Amino acid sequence: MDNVIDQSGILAISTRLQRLADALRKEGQLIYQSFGIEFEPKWFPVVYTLHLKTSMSVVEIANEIGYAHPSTISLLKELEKQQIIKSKKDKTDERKRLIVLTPKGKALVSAMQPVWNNMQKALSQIADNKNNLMDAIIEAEEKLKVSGFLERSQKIRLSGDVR
Amino acid sequence: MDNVIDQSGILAISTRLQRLADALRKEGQLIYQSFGIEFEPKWFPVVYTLHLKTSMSVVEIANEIGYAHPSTISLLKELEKQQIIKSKKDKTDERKRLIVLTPKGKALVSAMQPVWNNMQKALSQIADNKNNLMDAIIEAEEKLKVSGFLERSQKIRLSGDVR
DNA sequence: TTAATTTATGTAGGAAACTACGTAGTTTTG
DNA sequence: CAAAACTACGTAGTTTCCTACATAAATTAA
Repeated sequence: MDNVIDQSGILAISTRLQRLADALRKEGQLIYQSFGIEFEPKWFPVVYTLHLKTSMSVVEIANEIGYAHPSTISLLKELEKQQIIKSKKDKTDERKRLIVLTPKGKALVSAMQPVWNNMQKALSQIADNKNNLMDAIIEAEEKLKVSGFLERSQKIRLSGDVR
Repeated sequence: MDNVIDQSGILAISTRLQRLADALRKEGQLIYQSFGIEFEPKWFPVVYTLHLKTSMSVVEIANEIGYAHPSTISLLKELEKQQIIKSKKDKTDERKRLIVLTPKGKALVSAMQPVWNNMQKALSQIADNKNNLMDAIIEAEEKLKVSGFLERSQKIRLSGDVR
C-alpha cells in the first residue's frame, strides 16, 4: 500500500491483474531458459491441451483454452515453425485442420514435466496465502458467469443507490 | 473446471489473470458508456493519481501507477488530446514536465465519483468470495517482492527436488 | 436441390502494455 | 570545473492478446 494505485483499491483491479500476469509470464520465460528448454509461456495452453486431447481442430483448441481463434492460429503458426505441432486436413470435413503434437512436441512435453512440476511448486508458494489467488480467480469468474460487471453495475444503479 | 486449461491449474495462472483483467476492462468501458461518460478504464490510474497528488512529473506518475514510463507518456498524450490534463516545464529542472488536471479534467473527476462508487460496489460483489481476489493479488505481489518466481523455482530445484 | 444459414479457418489491423535505445539536462566526482 | 554518471523524457518497435471482416465448406430449410 505504498502508492496511489494500491490505495485506489479495487477500481484498479484490472491493472493489477494484468501487471501480475505480465510479471509471472516474464519470469516463466526465464525459468524455461534456466532449465535450458526452448519454450514460451504463451505456448503452454495449446501444448498442454494437445498433450491431453491428442488431436483437435483450430476452433476446438481456441474454445478449450479460452482464446479467440485468430490468437490460436498465430500460436499454432509459431508452434508449427518450431515443429512442435503439425496439422492435416480432416478427411470428413474439408474445412477443418486437425492439429497434433509432433514427435518433437511429445518429447518436449516429456522434457518439460520436471519444469512444470517445479513451476507448480513455486507458483503455489506465491499464490497460496490467506486468500488463494487461483481460487479467488475461479470464484470471481464464476460470479461473472452468473452476472457480468456491467449487469451488476446496472442492477446496483437501479436499486436506487445514487450515493 | 470444464476445460483443459482450468484443469491444468496454476500453471496457466498468468493466462487466467490476463483473461480476467481483459474482461473487467472491457466491461468497465461499457459501464462508463452507460453513464454517458467519455472515459477509458486505462486512463484511471493516471487520472486518479493526478486527482490526489495535483502535480507530478512523467516519471513520478509512471512510478506511482507502476507502469513503464513510455506507457505513461502515451496515456498522457491521449489525455492531453482529450484536454483532461495539461503540462508545463518545470522551472527548476528543465528536463521535467509537470502534469496537472485541467478544469475539464477536474470536472470529469467530479462527474465520475458516482460511477466509481457504483463500480466499486459491483467489483466488490465480484471479487469478494471465500477468497478475496484483491487481497489475493496483494498477498501474491508481496510474496513476489520477497522472492520472485524464478528465484523460488531455483531454490526449489536446489533443494534436491528432482521429482 | 438450390438457397440460406452456419461453421471453420484465415487475414488485417487494433489495443494496452512492454523493452531498447537516444538525447538532453542535472548532479557527482576526480 | 570539466568529465563521467545519472535522470527525465521521448521515439521506435515488440508482445500478446483482441475484433472485424472475408471466404469456403457443410448443414438446414424451402
